[in-house]
Order: sequence, then C-alpha cells, then structure tokens
Amino acid sequence: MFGFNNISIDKKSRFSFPAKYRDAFIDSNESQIVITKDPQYPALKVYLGTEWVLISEKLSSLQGLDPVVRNLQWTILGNASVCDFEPKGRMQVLISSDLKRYAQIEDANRICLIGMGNKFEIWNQENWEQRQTGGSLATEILDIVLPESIKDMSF
Amino acid sequence: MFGFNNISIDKKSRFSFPAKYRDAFIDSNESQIVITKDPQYPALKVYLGTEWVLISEKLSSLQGLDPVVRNLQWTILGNASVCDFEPKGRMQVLISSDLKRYAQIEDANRICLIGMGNKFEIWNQENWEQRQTGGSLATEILDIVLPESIKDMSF
DNA sequence: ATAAAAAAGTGTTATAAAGTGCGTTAAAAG
DNA sequence: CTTTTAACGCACTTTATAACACTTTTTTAT
Repeated sequence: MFGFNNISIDKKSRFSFPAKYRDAFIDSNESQIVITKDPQYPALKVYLGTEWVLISEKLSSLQGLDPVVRNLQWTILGNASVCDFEPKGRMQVLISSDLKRYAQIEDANRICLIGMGNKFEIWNQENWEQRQTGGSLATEILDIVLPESIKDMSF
Repeated sequence: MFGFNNISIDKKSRFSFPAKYRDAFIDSNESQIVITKDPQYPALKVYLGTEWVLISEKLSSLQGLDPVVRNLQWTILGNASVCDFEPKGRMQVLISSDLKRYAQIEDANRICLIGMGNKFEIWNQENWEQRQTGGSLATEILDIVLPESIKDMSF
C-alpha cells in the first residue's frame, strides 16, 4: 500500500480509499480503520485495524508516569478514531472535526492520502507540497529526547 | 475505547458516554464505572468496573510504608467513586463535586473525555488544550523517582 | 423532633445536529 | 465503446443535549 493520492472529502467529512488498495484490505481481512494524530506534524496517521491492535497495546502498556510517554499516549491513543470498514463496499471513512482541525483540512474538499506501506498519512495539500519541496512547517510538535522504552517503536 | 470527545455535562453533573463505546461496554459486561483522581495532573481517571478490580487490588496490596506508594494509594483508592452503570441504557455517570473541583470542571458545561484504551481521562477543556500544545500546567503533582514496586504498573 | 424548604439525584421526552446508506451522475481507465 | 471508479446529492437513522417532571436526601426553622 504505497503511493500518493489526491482525493475528495465530502460535505459530511468522509473520504473513500482508492480502489487499487481494495485487494490488500481484503487479503488482510480488515474490518476497521483507525485514524489518529501524527505526533510530529500537522497530519493524520491511518492504520489498518490489525496493525492498530499491535501499536496501541504496546503503547498503552508503557509506564504512563513518564511524562514523555504520557504525551505520546495522549496524542496517539487519545485521539484515535476507530471506524468500521468494509473492504468489499465503498471503503468510506469519516474524519472527525477535531482531526480535521489538527491536520488543517477543516475547509478542504481535497486531501492527500499517502500510502506508506503498512499505514497511510493524510495531509493538507499545501503542507504536503511544502514538505516535498524541502520547506519546513511552522509546527513541528515533538522535539524532545525520547526515553529508552519507546526508542524501538515506530508509529 | 480510544479517542477524544468534547461532551456536555448537565446541571446535575452528569455526562453520558458517546454511543460509539456502547458495544465495548456490553462485550465486557460492565455494570460499574469508577472515577478517581489522576495522581499527576488535575484530571480524572475513569475505569471500567472489571479493570478497577485489577488495579485496586494490585495497588492496595503494595507496601504502604513507602511514602510514594502510600500517596498513590491515597490519591487513587481514597478518591474512587463507584457508579452503577447500564451499558444498554443511557450510559450516564455522575461526577461528585470533590472530583469536579479537583479536575477544575466545577462550573464547566463541557468536558473532554479521552479514551485511552482500557480507561478514560476527563479534563477541563483549557487544561487539555494547553497540554496538547506543549504548554505545561502549574500542577504536575507527582514528579519523583518511582519505587520498583510500581514501575510495572500502568494506571 | 417535626415539618417545610431546599438541594441533590433520577428518569423521560423532544428536537436539532451529526452520521450513515444508497442511488445517480460524472469522470477516468481499459 | 464498455466497464470501473470517484464524486455528489438526498433521504433516512442515530445521537447528543436541553428542558422538564418527579423522587429522595439533606438542611433549616420552629
């Protein structure tokens, strides 16, 4: 599941996955999609349900009394939106207004959906272009030393 | 049970869980909800009854002569408020005035309910936003070296 | 101590907003 | 030209919340 897609988002804040990914979803028997905040950029992460189980279980098992860990738990777990998903149907997914605001796509009727292998990212069109041309965004949120416990995790 | 929810709290200090969590509550056969203080932040922890049994039993079994442990026991166990809860009904829960004061939501008519997997957190809206945008709150209550006995616990 | 008043808690209903499902049209691909 | 895919529009369903009525508990005054 790779590649760049510029897709529409309807009045009710739904987008649908491009048909080219359908077989991959069917193969891994997905019935849920999880969208959450990217901890570093004003963008969203989109996980397959099966992948989400692994990530969320690992992250929530970490010691929350460590403030850095706690922050990541808040960002990733605390903003996750779980959607039912039918790979054989329209493959539509709703984006909550909070997540839209975070990714700066509140008023957009097009977004960028980028396939990154086992996950996707959703970007505001201008932000994505700026990133690609080497420009830096105003908001790079997580700029801190990571504790050992999460150094081996990839989100 | 993940994700951010900005929900209303009525004049009588009740809130109701968003409907999207209903199935999870029904599946794990919940009949009680426990609300207590967060030991580090001016926020509340919300546990499912089944989860609370595990946490409270483990925490109360720890050696109370250690002042850090003792403090956690006081905070978490000593402020717990158990509510009857019907997953098939309105899923309403009352917040006591003590807990409201602690979380700085005494006069609020909206709160943030954050799903963190096996538990929820309740935050005052401004505090939550400040936390998310990297701002630090005046009160980080527990900022000390943890004893071995609780390093493997996650609250 | 008792009655009245106030406060706290419980439950119901109505309505606007949010979310879902599906058919149709438009566009792109083969 | 035919088939598939993407986008749009509309109708229906579900959900959230405010308003109201009623019960129980607590407080106050006599």
